[in-house]
Amino acid sequence: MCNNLTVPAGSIRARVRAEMMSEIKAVARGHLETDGANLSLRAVARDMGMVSSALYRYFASRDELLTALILDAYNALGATVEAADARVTDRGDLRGRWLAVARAVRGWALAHPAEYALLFGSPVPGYAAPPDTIAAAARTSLVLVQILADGHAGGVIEPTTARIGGGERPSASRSGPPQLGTAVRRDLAALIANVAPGLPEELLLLGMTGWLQLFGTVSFELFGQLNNVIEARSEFFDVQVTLMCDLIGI
Amino acid sequence: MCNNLTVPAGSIRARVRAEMMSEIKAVARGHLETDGANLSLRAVARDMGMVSSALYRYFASRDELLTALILDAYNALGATVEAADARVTDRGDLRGRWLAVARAVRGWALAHPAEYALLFGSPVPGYAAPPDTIAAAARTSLVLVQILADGHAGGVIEPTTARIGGGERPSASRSGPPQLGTAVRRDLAALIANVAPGLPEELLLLGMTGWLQLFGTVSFELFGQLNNVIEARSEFFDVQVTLMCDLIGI
DNA sequence: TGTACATCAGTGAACGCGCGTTCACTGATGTAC
DNA sequence: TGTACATCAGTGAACGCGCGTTCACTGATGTAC
Repeated sequence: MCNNLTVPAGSIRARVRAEMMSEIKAVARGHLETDGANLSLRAVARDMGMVSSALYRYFASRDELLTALILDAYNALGATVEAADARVTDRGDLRGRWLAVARAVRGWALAHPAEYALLFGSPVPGYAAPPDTIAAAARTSLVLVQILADGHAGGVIEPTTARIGGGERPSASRSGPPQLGTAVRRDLAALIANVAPGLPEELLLLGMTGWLQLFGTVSFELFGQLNNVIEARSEFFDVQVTLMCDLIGI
Repeated sequence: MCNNLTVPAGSIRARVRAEMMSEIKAVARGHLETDGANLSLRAVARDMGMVSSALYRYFASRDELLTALILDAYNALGATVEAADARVTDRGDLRGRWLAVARAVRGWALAHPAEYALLFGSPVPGYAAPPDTIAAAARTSLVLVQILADGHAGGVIEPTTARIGGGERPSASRSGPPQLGTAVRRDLAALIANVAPGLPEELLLLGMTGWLQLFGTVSFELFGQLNNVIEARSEFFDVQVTLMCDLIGI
């Protein structure tokens, strides 16, 4: 870590230093768009009119710069999503909030495709994200969970096992509500305890379905899986998200 | 294209040539696991005990080799999925078939993570997949659609707009069933015509939800988004897929 | 307030390595008469 | 069946370029007395 050598916090040098790091990251973000995760330190240095070794004053290695970019990206997405949710004044309008959040995710992804790919695309070979990123990565998911938690607290949504796996239709392998194994129940219990105490297991599972579908849709659009399949991307996205709200029951 | 110079088909030379191309691709697949999409022709050549320029007898460029790998991967996944579906003897067991297909997708992805990332991960910078890959890419989706089409033909599933967007719960922004825009309806109509004539629009949309959730789940697992969230991956996957079957109504 | 000193930012050269692609070439293998 | 010829597979050198990282260094900026 080169972030703070022995520069006194708040000093002029510290401010200049912070601005430099921001500029380096901004230039690096630009290169992400063209080069993907094969970020070249030398190219960044060239664009800044510096010699490549000068970057080592600010980042100890290429991986450290990558980590900073990932952290920033998670936080940028998280902040965008949080703001979109907060902008819905009727807090009881769960569907409106879910839709706003989903659109915010897609909007940010379309505006920053390379950063989205860095977060949600193929892992960078030989790179392992440090644990620092966990909290930042969770921000978006937390907003989604909070919508469900608010609905549950307000008594608006109450998924019953009857609603899921109900037996109105014949199906050979159907045998009542899904049986949850103990291992996955432990995972869910830990999540609930950390994130939304009191949230019913079934509701969390349903929310995760929406979470998986949301990012699955955005990733498929950005990564080209919708080519030659769906052209009306915005409309399709809204339809899918709305449909998911129906399925969740909000 | 170097695939067929003027070598007579069926000749010994042609057979040796085909085996060589297979071996090159096999070695390249091995390198994908470590290097990701930054596939190095020279490294492949080294592993084969050849000089790098010799590879140009078989593939005109690095991109052409990548394309061959992508095509093979789509077909391998497609064949795996088709076989898994075919193995379900009770063709009316839609849920069993969907589950088998979903598990086949996940199983193949876990067994070939780098190839999965090549297909469904971040786009390779500067590489555009040629139209040859479209048909191969569609194989897996076709199997999923066929399950729904079979269910529809048998009268087992009939999604009504009443089931989706039903008004049993109060929600401020709910206003009846989702209104489909004309653009997305054109996309859906084209898909239905090409793939499953007679399939209701709503059912296709619901199937696509399952398709997006399925690949969203597999991608999140493989790309590390489930780290520190869900440890019981297999159980969680089955629960999610089963839940989706409930939501689709199979 | 002025001076001596420590700390910083940035330079330039170098190390050691990688890559895709082209090109003239040598033998070996197959084909046609 | 044997020979002349065309076609192939693979070689080795080269072109021109890229990369991350280290290291001794020069000035400039800030700090402490």
